[in-house]
Amino acid sequence: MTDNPPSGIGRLEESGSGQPGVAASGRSGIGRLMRRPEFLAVAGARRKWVAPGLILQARRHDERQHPPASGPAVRFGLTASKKVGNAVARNRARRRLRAAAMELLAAHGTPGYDLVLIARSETLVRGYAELKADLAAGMKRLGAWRDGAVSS
RNA sequence: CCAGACGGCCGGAUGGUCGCCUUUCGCGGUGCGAGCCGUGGGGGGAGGAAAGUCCGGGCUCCACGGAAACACGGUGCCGGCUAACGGCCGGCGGGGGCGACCCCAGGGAUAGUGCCACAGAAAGCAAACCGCCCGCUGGUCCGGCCGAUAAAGAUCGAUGGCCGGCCACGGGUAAGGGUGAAAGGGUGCGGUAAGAGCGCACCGCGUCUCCGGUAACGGCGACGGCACGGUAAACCCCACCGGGAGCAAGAUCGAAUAGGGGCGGCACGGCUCCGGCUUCGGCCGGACCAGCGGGUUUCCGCGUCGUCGCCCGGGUAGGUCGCGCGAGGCGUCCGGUAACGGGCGUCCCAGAUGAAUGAUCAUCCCCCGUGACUUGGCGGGGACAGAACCCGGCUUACAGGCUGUCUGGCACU
Repeated sequence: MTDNPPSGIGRLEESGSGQPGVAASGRSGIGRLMRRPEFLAVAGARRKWVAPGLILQARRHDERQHPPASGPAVRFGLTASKKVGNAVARNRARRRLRAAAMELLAAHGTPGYDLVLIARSETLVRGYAELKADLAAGMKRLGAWRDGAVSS
């Protein structure tokens, strides 16, 4: 649909270099991972952080994984398996993780990363502040943390 | 007031901050345009079970001559309601409860076949283990009495008679005992050798007439005389219902890549020969020579691949539709005991797809604990559970609460 002749396929080597390009790209939105291959790609990166409230997986964009050039800079996905509980419990865990992720990624998300948040049974009862702290620690550990909270 | 029976309803509330899905209306930018991007406002956004996926439908595709039949599956008192149902309502029959009320897989056992364990004499066609009764039957048996053989007494033995017992045999009986879930009706009186529907009364059962009821069924009466045991949730018979699969149904658009077909351009040797077709322009197939590539000659391969552009068709990822105006909600009136039906008014009210409907904070409400001792404080908790095409039911789960009708008690007037 959007593939116009001009840009065509010249594409995206640029994103490899990254950081300065962020401002250049102009798009700093937060996107969601929707498809199974995207989740598998993040899991395949083998960069994982386990916290009481959640498990965090991260993956940098690179040449082979080609997010749409015009797409959001940071993307995340949510997973809650049956170990968490019944459907009500899974939904609640997902929603809490999503709320925390939206809050932190807007301020501290490093462009060029895909993150996957996996719910645990502890996700349901952990305090919200602690949950955010778990996520922040994981992001720092995996290098997806950005300090200056200057979003446009 | 206490205890209980049956229904109906709710299923945390309010407010900040930050967000999501959908719909609609503006503004700005961009584009020829459909639209896209940004931004702002309004509307809507999980359940009574959304669950289990157990029935019944709508809808879609497949199959099929309308259909019928067999097999298989389901349902099963009667009447009504409903689009339909295994659902609901109202009755009937049976069982339970002082009662309100509750429970019931409730067609057919003279259509047929099978089965009835253990126990017991015997389990379906009648029979008889113990017992009771009768006997012009029998006994080397026991007791009593009489009389004789030998005159009296005693004892023993033989023989005969009478009575009784016991045993056997023959017959009568099914009252009683005993076994069992069930034993050929039950209770009472009469009757009898003992007994027995043998006779009688009542109950039960069966048949018939009449009456009430749409019907299931109920009632009165007469007759029969025990003949028809139970099990159909064993097969079976009868009546009725059912074509199959399911929104991952189905429809539609369709990228990249690979591949198929067609047209055109570029490129592309022959006054040669043979065969076929011809609209006589040529076209197709083959041979030969020339050519190109490899290679030292012989020789081998190519001889049209290619390339560019456009079009057609299949199909994958993916997108869109299906998809919410409906057996719809609410209110009211009318008919009906009710389920339900009808009229009028009014409303538009979730549509996600790694899946929106939320996160967080505060206050209040309700429980529990604690220290306190009657404001308040501190800590913890608030069920079952998340739409996935839709609708009608059933079943199962559920903290707490509100409310109506009725029943049985107690107290008071």
